[in-house]
Amino acid sequence: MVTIRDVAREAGVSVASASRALNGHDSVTPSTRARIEAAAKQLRYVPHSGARSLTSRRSDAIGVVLPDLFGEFFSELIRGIDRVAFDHGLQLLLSNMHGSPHEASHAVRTMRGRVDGLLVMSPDVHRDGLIDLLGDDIPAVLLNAREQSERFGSVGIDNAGAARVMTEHLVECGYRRIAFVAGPRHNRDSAERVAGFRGAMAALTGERDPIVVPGDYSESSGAEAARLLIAGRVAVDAIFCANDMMAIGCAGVLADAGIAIGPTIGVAGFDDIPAAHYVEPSLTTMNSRIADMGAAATEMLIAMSRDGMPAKAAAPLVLEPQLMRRKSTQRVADRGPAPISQSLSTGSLS
Amino acid sequence: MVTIRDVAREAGVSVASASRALNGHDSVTPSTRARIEAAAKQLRYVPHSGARSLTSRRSDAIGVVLPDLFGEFFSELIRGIDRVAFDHGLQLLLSNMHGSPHEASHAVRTMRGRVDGLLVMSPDVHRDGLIDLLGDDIPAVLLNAREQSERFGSVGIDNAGAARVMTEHLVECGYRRIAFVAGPRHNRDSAERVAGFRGAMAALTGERDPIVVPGDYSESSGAEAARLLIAGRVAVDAIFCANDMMAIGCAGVLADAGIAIGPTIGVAGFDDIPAAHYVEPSLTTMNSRIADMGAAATEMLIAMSRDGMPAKAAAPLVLEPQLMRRKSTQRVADRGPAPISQSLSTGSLS
DNA sequence: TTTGTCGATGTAACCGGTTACATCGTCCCA
DNA sequence: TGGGACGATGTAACCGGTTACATCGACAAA
Repeated sequence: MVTIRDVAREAGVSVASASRALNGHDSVTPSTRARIEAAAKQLRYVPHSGARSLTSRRSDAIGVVLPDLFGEFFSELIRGIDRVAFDHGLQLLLSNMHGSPHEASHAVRTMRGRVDGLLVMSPDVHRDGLIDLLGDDIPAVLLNAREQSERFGSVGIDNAGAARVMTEHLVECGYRRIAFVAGPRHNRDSAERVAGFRGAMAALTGERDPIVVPGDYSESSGAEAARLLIAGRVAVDAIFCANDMMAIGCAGVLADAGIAIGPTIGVAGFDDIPAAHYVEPSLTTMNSRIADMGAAATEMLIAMSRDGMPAKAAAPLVLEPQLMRRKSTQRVADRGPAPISQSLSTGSLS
Repeated sequence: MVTIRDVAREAGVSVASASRALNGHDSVTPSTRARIEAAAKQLRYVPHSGARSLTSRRSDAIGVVLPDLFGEFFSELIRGIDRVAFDHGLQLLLSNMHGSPHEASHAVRTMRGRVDGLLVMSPDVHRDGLIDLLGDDIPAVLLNAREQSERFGSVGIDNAGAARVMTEHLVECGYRRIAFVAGPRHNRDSAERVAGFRGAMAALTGERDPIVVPGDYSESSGAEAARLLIAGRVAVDAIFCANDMMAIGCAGVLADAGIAIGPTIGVAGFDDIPAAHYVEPSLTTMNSRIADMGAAATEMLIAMSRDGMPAKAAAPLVLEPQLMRRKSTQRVADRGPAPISQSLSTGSLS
């Protein structure tokens, strides 16, 4: 392994000069700089970032701690984080806490000294004991955690507001008897969505106690909810699910039962995962702007560490999801795009 | 920032003893060990991993360099990598080279000293100049790159074999005039899939020059290919696309044209992205076992670094994708699952 | 009692960088 | 011509750990 001392020896200078030249300081003669750079290139010198971060107090990396790596949500989030981090020349150190508080604390511990800041998404920072672990010496931004601390930044989405928007949309479409399929019992996102739904129903239809069916965010629990409603002969004309996967499961069961999705029963989801586009009929849902959330959180983290320590958190940021109107809440079926060309039904194919 | 010296002072011992106690060495009296651990806990000591890696020559992290962070493929790959890395207590340092050789080399450089090994997925290691950058001092495994070097490990999937399997499936289903929609021109995966398809067609149907339509892996290019075939009144009874997104675009256009997918024209994809499940009709495709690939590559990397340096690469590993039979290649339409219960069509809903 | 052994603990060098401070040479001005 | 200023370069301390080696004390054997 070639070190900066090797480079200095090769170039016939001291390590200090080598360091200065390689870091672009200006108090180096052009000629010695050239000699040093030539030596570095010839020896294929690459600085050891661990050693560098020891003195410079910076690692140019940020840590990302996630509860799990569930597919599309995860990749969208990372995409947003990467967009900003990349622009600032930051590396991403990823950690999956697998939903376990113990793993979470392990993850945070092992990140000390290798990251300049932390992006943490934890279902429950308090319960997980993370709040103590995240010392004052490193800035942190919490994702999707309603947390009122000045020690941390916080970025989340307005679940209640978004649920209200969707409920308004359903009512506007003419649906009145709307049921909600909730997520896991202790999930805060789900609870907020339920609350937003309830509030909007009371305000818009006067219904103070709308039907709320339990679920767990899985496709099968959405299907189960639909079966439950069907078997119970519950009078509903729309089903609003706390996430898209449940909506897809729900719609599948309804379709199998011969119920027209849209005209007879409206179905809505939440998150706007890619599959929402592709199901038939396409699913009306709220776009959670996951990538934007990741990007905004990263911006906030960078701003915090720039302001010096102890970092003072910026005001919590709350993003508003966007309504994506699609076919699953269209009362009048439209026939989709007109045939592309006259040659379509010529039968020349096959 | 509390260091091990603070802990040592607090416990009234030397730094050496503190280090030994905290690392579980056995030459420490139970009582002093207890004192040290108490002091560490009280001071909330967390070791500085950068400093540690400087002497111990290990960072307990692996670097992952990807050409891009495209949605589902990416998250599947990471999931597989994480599974194995987590079991071995390794962190993941992620880098997106955004398809640029310059970024790629930057990524590899900044990873030196912070990772024990590298997982690199690069469209073309040679063109990108990565081959020189990946020194002998750090083990590396290349993903999906046909590379015959003993310096690196390599894990990929058998594109040609998988295309052959799919072609056989189509022929078995009774399709004869099969067209292929290719991926980007210089994409090796796509080229291998085309080759596998051609070989199988020659062997199974005697067709030496089957139709191959150009595409670029995007949904719209799949749609374009379908329009081309329709407009040209080309006689085909099945379309095999080099990836799922194109197959979905393709199927969309066919469906809009009133063509029954499955009975009239079979459609097949490649990759088995989640959406392949959800489109209607569901898409027959090859499951690329992306997560398995990530896991296998990580296993290989760990094995390489355990064997000591200079690492000798294990034999290249080639995974066989699996055929996923779904409705888009079913000649006889089946009606899906029977209605769930008798209450389905009672009309009590809505 | 002396000596040797062994286990617990301490001292200090080292990992590979960065940087405060010292040093040296040059040039300018009195 | 001498002294001060300044710019280029070198020396060495330091960042926070780990660990080889030294030291120390207790205990057993001679």
